Amino acid sequence: MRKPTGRKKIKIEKMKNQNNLPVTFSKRRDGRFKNASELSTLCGVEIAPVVFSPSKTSVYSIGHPCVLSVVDKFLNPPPDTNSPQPHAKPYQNKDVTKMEKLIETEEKRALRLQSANTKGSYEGLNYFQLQELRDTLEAKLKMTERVEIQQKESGIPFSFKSYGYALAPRENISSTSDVGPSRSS
Amino acid sequence: MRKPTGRKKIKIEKMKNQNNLPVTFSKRRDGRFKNASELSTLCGVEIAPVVFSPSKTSVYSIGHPCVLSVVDKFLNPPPDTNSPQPHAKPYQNKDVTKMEKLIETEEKRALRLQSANTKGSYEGLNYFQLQELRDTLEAKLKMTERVEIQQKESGIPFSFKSYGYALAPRENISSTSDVGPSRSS
DNA sequence: CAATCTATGTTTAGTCT
DNA sequence: AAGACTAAACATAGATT
Repeated sequence: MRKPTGRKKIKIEKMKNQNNLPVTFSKRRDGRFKNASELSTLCGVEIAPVVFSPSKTSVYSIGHPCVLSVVDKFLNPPPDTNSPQPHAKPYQNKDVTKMEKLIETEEKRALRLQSANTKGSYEGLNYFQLQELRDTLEAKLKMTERVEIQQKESGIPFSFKSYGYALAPRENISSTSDVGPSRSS
Repeated sequence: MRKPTGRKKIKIEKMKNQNNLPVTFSKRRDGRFKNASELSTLCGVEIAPVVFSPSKTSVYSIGHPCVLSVVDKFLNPPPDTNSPQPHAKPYQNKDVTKMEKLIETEEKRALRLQSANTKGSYEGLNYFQLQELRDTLEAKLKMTERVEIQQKESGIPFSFKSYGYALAPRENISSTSDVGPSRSS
């Protein structure tokens, strides 16, 4: 004996019924994520919905191609981007600026050193690329160190500029850590 | 004389019709934003959908209470936040700090080396030293190349994997970069 | 192009398992 | 508490203005 009332109209306002809230949240959240995926697929767009749970103890998110890359681009839009709401600024920091300068210097150096082969456009690197490059930097540092020691030992001065200096990335770093019940695809 | 066919069923896949695409994008995007607002109001949750335009020249977003605060919390969750999916702990400050230190170290080294010798030449280096340096240079070039390719193709390098959720079938999306028409509330 | 109009596909509130 | 179910509410594809 059901009582199939069907979908009821509700007022869009903070739910009174705390019992239903989790259910409603879950249903609508899933619906939204599904819809987001569809939009992404249909129109071939990047998308990243992020939503906190009612208790705020967890975060749900999906992202196409992945939340962080979208967020990253959102926070660090390329210069030619249409950006009504200037929001990138708050997420810039001097550290980045400093690094950028260093990299720029290094780039020039590299160009000078290696004729034309390397065209370093490190702009637009996202966090992961940064991470990757940092690893490279570390490796390179070790290498340079080794060379330096070698030279010291053999009494031969290092005669070229630090190309061993690694190609440092530039990037949008801004925050600190990360979160939860995320999904992605 | 209309021909009111009503809503048609469509396949969730990249739209063929490039003429309708902008319209579909717009309609669905609006629908999603509205729905996001409802979810936020009904359940009293923080939410922030972010979506790039098909042309990737702009970004649309809304946020309750505002995009940046949500994104910020997403990137910097309080310690007690539930985090089922290890999401690759990105955006850690220590990364930046580490990076800075590396660069600083390298900077000093560069200065030291530079002042240590005035003329730049490989003369004086022995065979092994030359070989090592050449390897370093090659590695650097390869790295640079890799980064460039990555950026061109997708902008997402990632050695980390995305955890799937499988709400809907997903297809590939090429990305580049972007930003734009944001809203908020 | 953006707004409007159907008619129908899709979501979901409330209920029951 | 997580799923199934029903039918009304809601979203929206395609046509038209």
